[in-house]
Amino acid sequence: MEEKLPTIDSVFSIDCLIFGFDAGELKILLIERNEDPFKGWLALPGYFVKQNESLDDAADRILYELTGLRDLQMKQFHTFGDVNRHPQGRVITVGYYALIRINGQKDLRPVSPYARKAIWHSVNDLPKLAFDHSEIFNNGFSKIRRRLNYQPIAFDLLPEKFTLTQLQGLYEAILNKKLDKRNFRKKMLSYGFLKELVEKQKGVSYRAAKLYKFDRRKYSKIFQNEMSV
Amino acid sequence: MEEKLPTIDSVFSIDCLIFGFDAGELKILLIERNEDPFKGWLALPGYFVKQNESLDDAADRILYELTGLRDLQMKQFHTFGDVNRHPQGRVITVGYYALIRINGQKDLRPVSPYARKAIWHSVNDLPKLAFDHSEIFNNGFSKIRRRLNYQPIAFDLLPEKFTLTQLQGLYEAILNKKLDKRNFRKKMLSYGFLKELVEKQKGVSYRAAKLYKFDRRKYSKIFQNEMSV
DNA sequence: AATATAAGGTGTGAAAATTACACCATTAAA
DNA sequence: TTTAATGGTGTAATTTTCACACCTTATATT
Repeated sequence: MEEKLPTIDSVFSIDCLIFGFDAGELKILLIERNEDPFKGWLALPGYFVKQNESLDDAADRILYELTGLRDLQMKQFHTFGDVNRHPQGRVITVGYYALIRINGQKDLRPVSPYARKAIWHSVNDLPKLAFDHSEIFNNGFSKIRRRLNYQPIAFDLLPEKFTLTQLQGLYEAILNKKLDKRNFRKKMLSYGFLKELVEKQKGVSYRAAKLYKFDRRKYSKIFQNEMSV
Repeated sequence: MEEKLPTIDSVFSIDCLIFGFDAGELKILLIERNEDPFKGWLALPGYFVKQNESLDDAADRILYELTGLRDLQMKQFHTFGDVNRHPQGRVITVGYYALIRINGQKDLRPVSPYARKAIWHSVNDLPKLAFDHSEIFNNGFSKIRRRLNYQPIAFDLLPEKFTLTQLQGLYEAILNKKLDKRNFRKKMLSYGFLKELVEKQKGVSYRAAKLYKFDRRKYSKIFQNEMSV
């Protein structure tokens, strides 16, 4: 455990909290580290920011290099700066998050050698992560949970066309509690930003449900009005 | 304008957004810079983080050195990392905020020579600030405005004992809109965390108002319950 | 003493939002 | 045809929000 590691001067890094939703479960994107420190451990995708790139650009690049995912429109949620949070020296890290559709992003292929592989892991039985990444996860997850109440972030996790039951299952997974079906539907539809499609669910062995789309244009109108009050 | 300044390697800094409330106006704490770049400009109190101090510790130290204020319990709100935000090199800055009582903190005395003086300035007619500090201000102010709706941050700005009219004036100053007196009082009192005092306002030339205290213990109870749902 | 000034303090009814709650309908598979 | 699984729907009670106006009290002024 007391190996000699090179020390580094003060630098900053990015760590990414990428949420996905699959089979009724909320998942988080992790990498298996391929270099010391914490070689072999699971960690959030994260790495150092380069001298001449903005934080936002760095977040995109780093996530791509470690997982193969691109263009996610991540947002910052907190910056972690304890003196000893990194064993090699002073590293301040900025936490970024995004919520995405897992399907269609199936091929997780680290481009850089720093990650051996990238995997989706349920948020419910996370092992201890490298560095202070468990703490970073908890901090980000609780912020997203709160944000769910006033921003339509859930739709980013679902396929473009989804049923109300899927949407409800997602809310329940994030909030970790049961919701009432009738009240949930009434409320969601009352917002007016869901577009009901003619199309129905296929391939299920029970009555097929209506499909809906999130209508970003309608949402913007509603949201803008709210903002200007 | 094209003076030669020393360049610096990548470092991080803290900038502080300190709000106060006085004479019915919301104010922000600014310093007049005493060194290049932006010598003579108004700026948020901010400086570089040392190698061996946490971000939170750095925020406390820096604010003290530049303004003489201490022990404010600031909280982080955003990190700014554009490549060219600082003319001397790559500087990532973490924004911290606090809301405080102006009275009793009257003596603003910069300890470090980097600030010529520190002043309270109304948030309403801010001049252009040094660096990207205007942007940092806007970002932080809008977050605090939103936070006002679900956290009792306003009480930190008032004297320990205050009247409901003062409290309402503060909400109106932060939200920048008029509120209905009866509804405001009803709602505030319904929360149950205001303690009505026997004492009344003094030295006013009209009917003296009842004084209230914010009861942090009662608030914690209520807040904890909400959290655990 | 009377009056003016300035803010303190209070209640009600309408509308909207939230909550609790149970059963029949539809589809595909067995 | 039966079973299993989910889809889909309404109402009444409660709580919250919102709009709205007048009398009271303390001091300063004449």
